[in-house]
Parts: sequence; C-alpha cells; structure tokens
Amino acid sequence: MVTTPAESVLRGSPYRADCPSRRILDRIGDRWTVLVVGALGDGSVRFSELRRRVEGVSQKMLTQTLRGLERDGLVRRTVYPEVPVRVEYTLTDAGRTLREPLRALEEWSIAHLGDVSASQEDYDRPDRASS
Amino acid sequence: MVTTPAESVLRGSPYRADCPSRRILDRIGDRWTVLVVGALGDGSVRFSELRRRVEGVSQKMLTQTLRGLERDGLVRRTVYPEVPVRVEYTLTDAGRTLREPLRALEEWSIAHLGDVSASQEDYDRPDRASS
DNA sequence: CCGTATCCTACCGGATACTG
DNA sequence: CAGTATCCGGTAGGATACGG
Repeated sequence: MVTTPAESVLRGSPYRADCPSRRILDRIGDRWTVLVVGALGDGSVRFSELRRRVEGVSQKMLTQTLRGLERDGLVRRTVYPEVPVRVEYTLTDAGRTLREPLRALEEWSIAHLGDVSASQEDYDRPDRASS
Repeated sequence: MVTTPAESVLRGSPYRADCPSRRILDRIGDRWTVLVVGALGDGSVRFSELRRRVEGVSQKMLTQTLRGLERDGLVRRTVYPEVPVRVEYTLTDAGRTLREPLRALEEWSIAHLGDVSASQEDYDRPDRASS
C-alpha cells in the first residue's frame, strides 16, 4: 500500500508544530472565520449584510476576520467610493475551494450533533454506570 | 434546483447562535481536538503514545481534550488495571466518521498553504500597490 | 456605512507539584 | 503510567467611542 502525503502526516509522523494541520487550524480555528466564509457564499456581500448573516459577530471581529482572510488571499475586498461608502467582499478562487471541506464538516455536524448531545447528557448524569 | 438542508443553513438563513456550524466549532475549534482525532487514527493508542504523537500538547490539555471527546461519544476510554495502569483510547464508530471531513480539510491545507503563505508575504509588504 | 482605537474581561492553555 | 489540582500569563474577543 502506497502511503499518500496526507496519510503520512495523519498517521506516520507526529503532528509537528508547523505541520499543515496546525497551520490551517491557526487560521480557521478561531470563532468567526469559518462562519464568514460560509456567509460569503458565492456572491458579493456588503459588510453590513455580513454582520446580519453572522449573528452576534461584533464589528471589530468581523473586520479582523475579513482582514485575515484577505491577507490569506481567500477574500477580495472592493471599495465603491460612493457616499456613503460601499464595501463588498467576495471569495477568491482559492477561497471558494475552501467551501467544500467546510461544507463536509457542516454536514457531519448536522448528521451527528444529535447523537453528540445525547452522549453528553448521558455522560453528565452523575448516577448510573457509564455503560 | 432543490435547496439541500446544508445549503439552507449556509446561505438561506443567518448563522444563528445555536446552528450546527457553531456547535461543531465550539467542540473542535480548540487547539488540540482535531489533532488528537487524527493521532488516534483507526487503532487503540495509549495516553503516553498520544502525547508523543501530538507534539507539544501538555498532559493537562491532552486529558481535557480526551475527556471532551469521550463525553461527545467520539472516543472510548479503556482502562487495563495492570501495574502500572495502562489506558487506551479508541475512536468510536461516530468518531471515525469525523475523520473523513477532517482529512478533507487537511488535504486542502496541504494543497493551498503555499499560496496562502505567499499571499501573506505580499500583503505584509508595506510598499508596492496591493495588487 | 465602514471602519480604527482603546479599554477591559474571560478563559484557554502552559508550568508545576502532587496522588493512585 | 495516567492522571488531578492549583496557579498564572497571554490573548481572543466584547463594549464603547470616535473618524473618513
């Protein structure tokens, strides 16, 4: 059996401090990045509309998250010098490729979160053997 | 075109505070959970071996991460009452289903982290127009 | 409308010491 | 070996005020 690069990282060698898994987690492992990518979808979205789509995000964190994505080349920022100014954000081609793996994760969560919640409640019951 | 459930969450409605995407991020969005799931692979792994596979994880955080995964029903903990004691961790069936989406993410990072790094360096150059 | 600048708090997570 | 307990600092991120 030929070991693919991905598998060599996943199983062959330990997770080094600079392995791809960690680098990507450092980028999307925060509270908002994944949600912003999802909220952008495949269109152009204004800042204020993004704020509405990602419920609870503060102005500061939305700006910070978008700057990070722009720096990574995953989001393009376009300013229309109208009055008042209009700013639109769009996923780049690279950014769009991120949607598929993220969607896979979301589908997993939709499929399994019920079981996870049930397991948690069972685990938290002080009485009864853990079975 | 029929809108799938996943898409209705991704695009139709805003990301509510209790949507599946957020729940899963709250669980695996921390520093170690994803790495521990990867390090477990499809076998049984001892605590000390896990520490070695996930470079840099502290004893406290490894324990805490494993407890969380056990609570979620994604990891099974087995104690062998030998002297000294031996404890092995294994992904449950549910836990194993998480590996595919996580692997997809890792493969994305392997494929794109080079471009991301290049984009960052370009973005961080003070001089020169952004394009 | 779309930010930036400050301040401030919660908590994640590391270091260390101690048990069964 | 596999934890638990305690302390502690750095930082993610919220609230607020202000600027272009």
